[in-house]
Amino acid sequence: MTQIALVIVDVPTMQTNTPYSYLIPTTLQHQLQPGMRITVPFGRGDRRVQGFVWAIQEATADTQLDDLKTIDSVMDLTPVINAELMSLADWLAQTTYAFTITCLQTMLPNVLKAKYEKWVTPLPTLSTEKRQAVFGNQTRLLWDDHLSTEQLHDLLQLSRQHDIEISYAVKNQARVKTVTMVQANETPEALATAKAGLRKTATKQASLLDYLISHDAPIKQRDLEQQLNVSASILKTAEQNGWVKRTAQEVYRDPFQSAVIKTKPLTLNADQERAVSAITSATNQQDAKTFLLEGVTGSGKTEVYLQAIANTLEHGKNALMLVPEISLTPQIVGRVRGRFGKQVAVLHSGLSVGERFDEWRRINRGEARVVVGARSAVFAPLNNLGVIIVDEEHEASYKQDDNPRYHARDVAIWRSHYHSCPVVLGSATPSLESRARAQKQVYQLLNLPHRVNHQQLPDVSIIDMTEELRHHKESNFSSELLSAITTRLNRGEQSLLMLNRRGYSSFVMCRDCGFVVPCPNCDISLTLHMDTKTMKCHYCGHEEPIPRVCPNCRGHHIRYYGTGTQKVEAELHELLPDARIIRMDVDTTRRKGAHERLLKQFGDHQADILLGTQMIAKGLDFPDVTLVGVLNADTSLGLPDFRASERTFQLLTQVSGRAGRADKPGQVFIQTYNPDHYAIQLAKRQDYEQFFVKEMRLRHRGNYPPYFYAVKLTASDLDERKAATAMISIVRQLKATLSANVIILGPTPGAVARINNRYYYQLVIKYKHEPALNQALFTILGQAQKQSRGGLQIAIDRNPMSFM
DNA sequence: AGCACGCCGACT
DNA sequence: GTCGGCGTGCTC
Repeated sequence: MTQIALVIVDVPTMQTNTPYSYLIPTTLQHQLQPGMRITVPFGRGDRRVQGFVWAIQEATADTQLDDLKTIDSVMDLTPVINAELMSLADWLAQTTYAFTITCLQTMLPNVLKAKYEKWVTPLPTLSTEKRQAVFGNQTRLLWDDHLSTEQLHDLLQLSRQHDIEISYAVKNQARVKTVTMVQANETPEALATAKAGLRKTATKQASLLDYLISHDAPIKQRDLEQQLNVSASILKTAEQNGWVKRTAQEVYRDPFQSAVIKTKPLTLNADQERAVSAITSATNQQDAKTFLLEGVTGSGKTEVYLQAIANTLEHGKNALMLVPEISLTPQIVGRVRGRFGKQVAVLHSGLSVGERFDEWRRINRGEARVVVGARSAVFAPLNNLGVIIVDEEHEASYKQDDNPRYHARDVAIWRSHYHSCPVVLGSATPSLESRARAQKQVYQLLNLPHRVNHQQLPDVSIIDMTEELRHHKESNFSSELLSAITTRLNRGEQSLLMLNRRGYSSFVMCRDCGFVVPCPNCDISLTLHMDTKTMKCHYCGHEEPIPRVCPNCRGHHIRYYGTGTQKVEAELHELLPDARIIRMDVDTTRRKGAHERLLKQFGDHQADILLGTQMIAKGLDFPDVTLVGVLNADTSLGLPDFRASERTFQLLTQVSGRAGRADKPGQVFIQTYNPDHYAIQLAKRQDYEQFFVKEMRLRHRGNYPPYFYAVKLTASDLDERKAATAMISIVRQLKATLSANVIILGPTPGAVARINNRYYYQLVIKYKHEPALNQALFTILGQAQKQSRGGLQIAIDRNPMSFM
């Protein structure tokens, strides 16, 4: 019986987005399983590419065996993709218009993605002189970017003359960390004899032999060296003498720096009780229900999650908990680990690639039963799931913004159906989509309307900055907010100040002619960075010095505009010289662990004020924070996007919840130029339900989600006309295929029309029911593939987070 | 993506 | 007459 493997190859194109058949060599007959990574020869040159075994079949009578190539090698001892993830990859590819191989790669830790190396080897026909010139004394040459144009030219010529061979190698990047273990390799008697034969001065060897005679269990070489105060060379000699055996033992890299304190379940209030029992009964009845847990800030959602997870574990099942990247603070992870200890694995971007790989392997081997992680953790290879939790389900970061453009919430729901287990979507301010589904009974709504311990909601005041501007000079701080901060300083309490930077940045403008320094590669102005004293582009990373003289009119009146955290910090220093301030933004948190360190400093009262961007709004819990100030509530309101109000409401509600969580009452000040806007007024009252009603009415009127579905198409090209014409012809094509009920917005130039010298055009398709759309989009993708030689790229984003 | 094939212009 | 440009089709 000849076996055939169906293989998904690592060639991300439309035409190769299908399994290829390969013969399985006899040496691999009993070893190969679906889900393993392999290398296969592919294409005319038989270059080696990585592939995933998709299925193994018996050859049938009409299989053209002669046309098949043979698998080259296996890269894994056990499958890295199980049956569930395979069908999930299929579904993802279908719903996000991505290639199956791209989906597989996003589901796995990065180290499992192949790296390719191109090697040049001489063939016998190559003359000795040329061989010396090209290779020197090397037997082969690595083909990389370091080759000069002349070398490249020579190599291509030699290749054409068949004097050299160019081959590809797949490099497995996955490295398992090991420690060296040492163990006695002979009987105590034999070792005693060896000891007797030593010279009198060989004290180190004698002490080693003494140890070996009395201990036969393996010990870490490092520990043994320390314990006996011997060097590695002594052990090496001992190994050569046959006294000891050294073996490499696999270990996990431990991403947890600190030990945790074991915690006990808290007593639930009636609302929490109801929520927990609804979830646990779904788990126990294997009901793939979606719950929407709507609870005001401080209502104890996390405790509900933890007890739902505890129930799952008691029933022998496993649990997955998703948290937005930004709130994956030690606080949250600590709470989960505090309850479930070593069974918890964590997956987030703060881990090194090695740590991430090891956490993933612990999960894949069934050694971790609870996974806490950010977006991509939704693919954690947990078996037998009993509950899936998506905390802060409204967070935009759950949507990936490159291929595959999936939403972790959708994947979580898919997996819940696969495992017949419930999903809990939790939020104080649910997305309109989810809340609307709860309204239609698609999801079951669970409400936590009360804060635990009967804490009051903070007292929120709205400060009209237009008024403020009339009376005072231009400042980021109203007199009310400033005096409130001063009061906290005097009382030894802490303040949280948030600068809403969405859609906002500081720039440099010439006062004489209005010139703003643009990025040479993108159609956007450069952002000022005072820490490096440079101008940077947020899109392509271009960096240049701050001009002294206006490049346009040679004038000297260059001024800074806009508000950045650095500028606010400087102003705050001036107004309150004694206040100790910690600034948290992308610049101060870029380095690994910086985020945690700053939060810890603030928690330890090393500062009075935490000043930051959105990242301070989520999931922080500092008992001595009694004041929250939002410096500019409107910047996110002004964005030309249908979700602008929703985002603003969510952000304000969330940040307000940070005030006064313990026994001390909290106060919140929201500075705005739109004091009457409903998003701001309702955030003041923390009235989500009213906001939902109001916003739904507006969405209905504007034919926006959740009343309509949306797909966003983006075309980009180095040539602006090509991007535009491609879009125009796509619109024509869509109008011809789709029903008259669809609404097509655009094409319009992208919000930033040019990024990295590529021009962007986009269009949004809004529809309610459009059976022909899916096929039409795949057709468009197929056509785009043909044009991609010219540099045209088409991106399809289903259910986009924004229309911008 | 990468490679071969094939059809056109500019060189020894 | 050939070398080499890149447009096109195909990869088990």
